[in-house]
Amino acid sequence: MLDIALIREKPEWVKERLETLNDPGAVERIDTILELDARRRAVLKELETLRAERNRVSKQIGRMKDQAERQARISEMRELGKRIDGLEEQLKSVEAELQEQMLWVPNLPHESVPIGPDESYNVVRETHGKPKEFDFEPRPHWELGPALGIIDFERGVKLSGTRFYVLMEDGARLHRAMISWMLDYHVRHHGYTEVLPPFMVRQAMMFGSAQFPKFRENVYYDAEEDFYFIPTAEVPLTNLHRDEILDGGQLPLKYVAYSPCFRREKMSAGRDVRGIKRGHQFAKVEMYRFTTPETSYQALEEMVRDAGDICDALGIPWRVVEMATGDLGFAAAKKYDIEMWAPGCGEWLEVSSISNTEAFQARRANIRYRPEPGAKPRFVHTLNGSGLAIPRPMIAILENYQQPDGSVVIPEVLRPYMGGQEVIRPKDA
RNA sequence: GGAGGGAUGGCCGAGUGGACGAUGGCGGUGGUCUUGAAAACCACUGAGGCGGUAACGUCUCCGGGGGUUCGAAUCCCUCUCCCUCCGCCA
Repeated sequence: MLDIALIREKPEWVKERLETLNDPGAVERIDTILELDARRRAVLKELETLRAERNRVSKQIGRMKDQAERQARISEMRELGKRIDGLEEQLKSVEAELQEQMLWVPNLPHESVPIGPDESYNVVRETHGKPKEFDFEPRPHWELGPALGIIDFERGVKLSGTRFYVLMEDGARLHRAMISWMLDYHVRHHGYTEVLPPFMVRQAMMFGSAQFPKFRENVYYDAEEDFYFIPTAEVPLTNLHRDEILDGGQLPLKYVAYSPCFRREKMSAGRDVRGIKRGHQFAKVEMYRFTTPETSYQALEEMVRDAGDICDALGIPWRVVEMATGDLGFAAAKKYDIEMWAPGCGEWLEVSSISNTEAFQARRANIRYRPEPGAKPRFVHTLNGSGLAIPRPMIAILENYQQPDGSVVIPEVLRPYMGGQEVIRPKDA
């Protein structure tokens, strides 16, 4: 959520910033919000005057001896109470409307974000490593996987339908190894604290991390228990410190969590249906930080480096893409994607998305900190980034490390997590 | 699933209709004393909205929501969560 005071004080500037986003309708909301805010304050002022009056007289009534006088005051206050009730009702409806509007306004882009209406304005900021030369035609993972007996698409579909697959044997082991290794890596080398959060959460958490109301269509929901299945560990991690006032000395807080992610993928129906690139369920290791406003952009750069270290350690070429205003998404003030090269399918795969939401989520989830003992609480800044999602780097591993005979060499860093195994070979070889 | 008991400020805990935004203790901050520290003593110490340059004023908040009342931490309804016991279960 944006700061209502900012909208009030610099509405034209806010609109200009919103104009650069790919969110038609956001600008119009600002005028609606200004109007609701003015109404809210007018009603509130009147209401408070009347409440002050009632409080004052009610205290007197308690002390009154004269019965006639007392009764007169009581009936006066009964009338006043009716007016207060009316105003309270008005206030409630205005506030609800205002809140609803505020929840639909996306975050403002940071001044450093490249301006452009869509992803074609994204900027490749840096590229690491060189695509490997193959003296044979590299095959895509959807051929390698089944040939190795480690990905079973048919049975995945049999069990759960399109966008599901089953990992078997070394595929399942590799998947598990990647999760463990990434978690360990971030804990040991980058100072994160490991967390295993709930995978189902209450609705308020979805608002807190700004998935709702905009992306409601994209999550699975258990109506009977009123649980929402997390589309990313970002949701529980954001809300970990909901309604808390943190001690400034504790910051930054750095968490890393593995979780499965559940997504209905309504927005991308028909896209990327081949292979394991986009499924309704996938595993991800997520990095998350709570920082002071002064240090959040430095933290963002560190997180890009944290995710990049994983790519480097796996020995796969990667690049950093800086998102343009039109491709920022709803909550980010600034966002980088990290992409790995996959020679088999011949594309750069988005394996990580790293955002600084500034106080956008903190305001929604009410996460504050006290800079100094006794000082007024301020909202923290929150940052999230994949470190990494599992299936796509797995694609990159299979396609980059494939051998002419169809076997796949396991990256060195993962071998200790696979009992020292060095190669995944076809079943019959 | 059944039966009972709870939820009050950073923490503990008092408060059953009116001077209570809340006694007291702990913790924290500042001070007195001291060469310094400890102890002792004194003072301060929740969050937020609105108005105001500010001092300050005012309102709201005692788990959430609703109700009764001139007036609710206190009474009623409801929801959520926690604890104890029983049953069931990976």
